[in-house]
Amino acid sequence: MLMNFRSIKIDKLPTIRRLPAYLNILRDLFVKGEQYVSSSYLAEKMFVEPILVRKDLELTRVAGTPRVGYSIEELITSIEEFLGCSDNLDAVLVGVGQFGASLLGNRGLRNFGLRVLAAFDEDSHKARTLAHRVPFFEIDRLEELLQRLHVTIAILCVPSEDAQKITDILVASGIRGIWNFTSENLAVPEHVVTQKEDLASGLAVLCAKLVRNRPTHH
Amino acid sequence: MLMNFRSIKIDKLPTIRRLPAYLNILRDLFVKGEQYVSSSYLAEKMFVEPILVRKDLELTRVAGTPRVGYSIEELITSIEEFLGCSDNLDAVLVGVGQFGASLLGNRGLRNFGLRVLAAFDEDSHKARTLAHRVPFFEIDRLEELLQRLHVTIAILCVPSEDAQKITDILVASGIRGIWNFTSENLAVPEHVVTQKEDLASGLAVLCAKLVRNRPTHH
DNA sequence: TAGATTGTTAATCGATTAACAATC
DNA sequence: TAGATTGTTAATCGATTAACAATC
Repeated sequence: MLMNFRSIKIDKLPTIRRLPAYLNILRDLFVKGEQYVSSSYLAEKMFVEPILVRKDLELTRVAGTPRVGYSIEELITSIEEFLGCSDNLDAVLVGVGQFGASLLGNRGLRNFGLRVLAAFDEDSHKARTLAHRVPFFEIDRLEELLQRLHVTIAILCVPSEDAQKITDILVASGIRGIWNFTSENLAVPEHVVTQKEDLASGLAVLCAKLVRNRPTHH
Repeated sequence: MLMNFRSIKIDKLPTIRRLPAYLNILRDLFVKGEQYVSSSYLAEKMFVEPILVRKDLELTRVAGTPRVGYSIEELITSIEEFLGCSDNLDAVLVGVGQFGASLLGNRGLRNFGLRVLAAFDEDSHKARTLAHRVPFFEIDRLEELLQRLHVTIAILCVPSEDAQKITDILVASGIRGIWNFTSENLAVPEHVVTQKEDLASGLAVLCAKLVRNRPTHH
């Protein structure tokens, strides 16, 4: 029943990936009482070129003022809106292993507006959600409770073997987006999107940088 | 003393990011006793086009055979070698919060060859490393022990406020690569590389896909 | 006014995709 | 031989960078 579709193409993906980092910096400045920021300041913080910052900020449609910079408040609002921070970031967590549980306490994600309304796993992992005050349920009740919760996003942190089985349940229960921390490539119908995170790919990049940065290497 | 440098440019970064996923698939096939694999098979598993797979595999320098495909064993060996899986993946973990601790049990990373030789934090977090049998030390001893361990990689999972301070210690102790899970952009000298992971950027991409995949949206 | 910073337009660079010849 | 699959070469696409005019 479920088919594989090529994942949808997103325009300006690299820019979108950088937006949360801009948001962090901008919020810091806002808290400090700053009103305007230049592309060169943001560039220095982000370790990129100012022109790239200006191109990125184009996406927010906020117009800067020559000699002054960009309004920090406008940028924050616009980025938050663009990313949908405030709305639609209600999620459930499926799979409360040590990794899954750690997401519940992640400051970066909370700052971004992610709210985990419920966590599901076998009962033995219940304790892990207590500290974060997230309601815990047996995984058997996933389908039943999803019907009631009106949640769009599921964070998938189950063992890889169970990933597709749980995905099928999530899809059947009306989930629209799956944030996939398993090492499986999930098959989902067209109206559902997935985003796979792969820690090993980051490690691969680190290794590549290490090799290419060795003093003996050129 | 420490300066900011533009992060070094890595050739074929997207390909390098995909290599760990290829490796997973190839190892599965190897365990099943398969000997050859076609680009179209890998493409289907990876949700990409076969031509992209062939281009990616060019990097391994493994030659395929028309009508037959690529030798699975050769590909595995070559990718492992390319990524430096077997060697140089000894690391220390600094910051044993729930997230940091969860990395100790991550199967994907262990499959990739990452070995955490020691973990550092305040004593209250000692318990978290026990289950994973990783030696735990007070963070005061970081500098002293790094001199002895001959480790190239540090995994940084401390609170963002402490990130730069700990980084300076790591750099002074001879660390060559820092895998940065904090939300700080670290300043390091030229002979040290960093790789920053940002969970929020993955969530931003998921949100973008959700918005662009809404039935009402076009 | 002079000078700093934005924003536009064009150039470059690199990744992906396409077409098809080579090969087993 | 016929046909499937690799590998090469070229085309396309998109992201980054550069140059500089516009603007406050």
